[in-house]
Amino acid sequence: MKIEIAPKDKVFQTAARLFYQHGYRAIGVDTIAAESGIGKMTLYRHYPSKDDLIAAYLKDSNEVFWNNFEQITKDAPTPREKLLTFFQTLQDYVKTPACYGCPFLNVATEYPESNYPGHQVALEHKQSVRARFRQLAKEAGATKPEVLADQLFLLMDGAYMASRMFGTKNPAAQVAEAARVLIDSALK
Amino acid sequence: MKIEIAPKDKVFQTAARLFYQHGYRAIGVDTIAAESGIGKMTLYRHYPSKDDLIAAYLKDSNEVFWNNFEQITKDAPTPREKLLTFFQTLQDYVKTPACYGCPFLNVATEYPESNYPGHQVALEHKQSVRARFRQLAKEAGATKPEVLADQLFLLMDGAYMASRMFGTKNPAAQVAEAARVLIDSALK
DNA sequence: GTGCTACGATACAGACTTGTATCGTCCGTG
DNA sequence: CACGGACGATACAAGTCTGTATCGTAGCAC
Repeated sequence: MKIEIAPKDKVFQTAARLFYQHGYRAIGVDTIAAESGIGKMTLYRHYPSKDDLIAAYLKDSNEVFWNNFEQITKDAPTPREKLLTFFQTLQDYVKTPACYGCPFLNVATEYPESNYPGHQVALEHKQSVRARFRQLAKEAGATKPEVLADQLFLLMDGAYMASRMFGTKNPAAQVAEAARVLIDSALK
Repeated sequence: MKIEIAPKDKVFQTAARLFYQHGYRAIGVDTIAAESGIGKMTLYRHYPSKDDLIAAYLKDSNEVFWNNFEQITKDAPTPREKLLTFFQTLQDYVKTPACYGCPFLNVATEYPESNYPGHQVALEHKQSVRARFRQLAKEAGATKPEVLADQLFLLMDGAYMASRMFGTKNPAAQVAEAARVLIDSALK
């Protein structure tokens, strides 16, 4: 009883992997179709255009991010520890060979025009993260929650980019400790 | 007595502006030639390929970065203040509409293959910055200079990416203060 | 003047891109 | 069995990409 993967899902998974690893512009629909073993017409039947496929990948990445976020932080007793746990998990992830940076930063770099649909999805995602950081910073009792939140936000994206640029041996090994210093400085 | 700009320089300046603003893959040589008002053959006479032009832009960006770095930090009396001054200047810059992120992070995102020539130039640049941060952190008396250096490094790249993603109103307005907190925490 | 070189303009080759059109096939449902 | 929809394979259209080839010209050295 083997598990059948629907063609639409095969296309999606292959596209996700290739987009994330090699970039959006570097990967063409022919490559996605060939690599996934799915006909090109089947791809276009499920995703009317390449941009739709990119947008679908970004929306899925957004959901995955938040599922992980809530999963990871749900056992932390305090807002401060929720933040610390997130950054420790981030640090572990960016040292992994499976990490190729951040899908949203990548799309913003490759499609910098703010009217590009993917850029909009990325922007909304990042604003949500920023808002969540602000909320946790406020709950933790930071004197200036928005300041702490943005400081942590910079650290997070710096860690993602360090992974994309350097690979597994990158400066992001210090991101958790840096986050702790900034948090404790803002709470004291 | 008007100043004549050599065709090679015209091509370079136009390419630099377009690459930085719109991305390397998004801009073609035809666009560069047309926008600079220079013939396509003249472009190829000075730069044998588009990749050579990209590499030339990155090497120039590296020189510009270090010229600015030394210029900015030369009047700061202590290593600590050199770092603080750099991050204050960075913060001012990323709030400017002339900022479209970091040319080196951008090229690493668009050409993630480590054997791509431009990626190598970018990597060497970032390693140099990392080393300079380490040197200054050591001179400043940090207990773990490499840790502080990498923390600051993440902040810097986070600020660049914030600018590319959000435009002028971005979270990088907190980068100087975050750097100060990390520095003072590492020195005390 | 006489070349020589750099330049601009344009056409072109070949590869690659997104998206469409067509055909045969397989598989589940009635 | 018959039919209908999803699928794979392939060819194709139209545009774009990098890089080359060609031609005419303008300026400069000798």
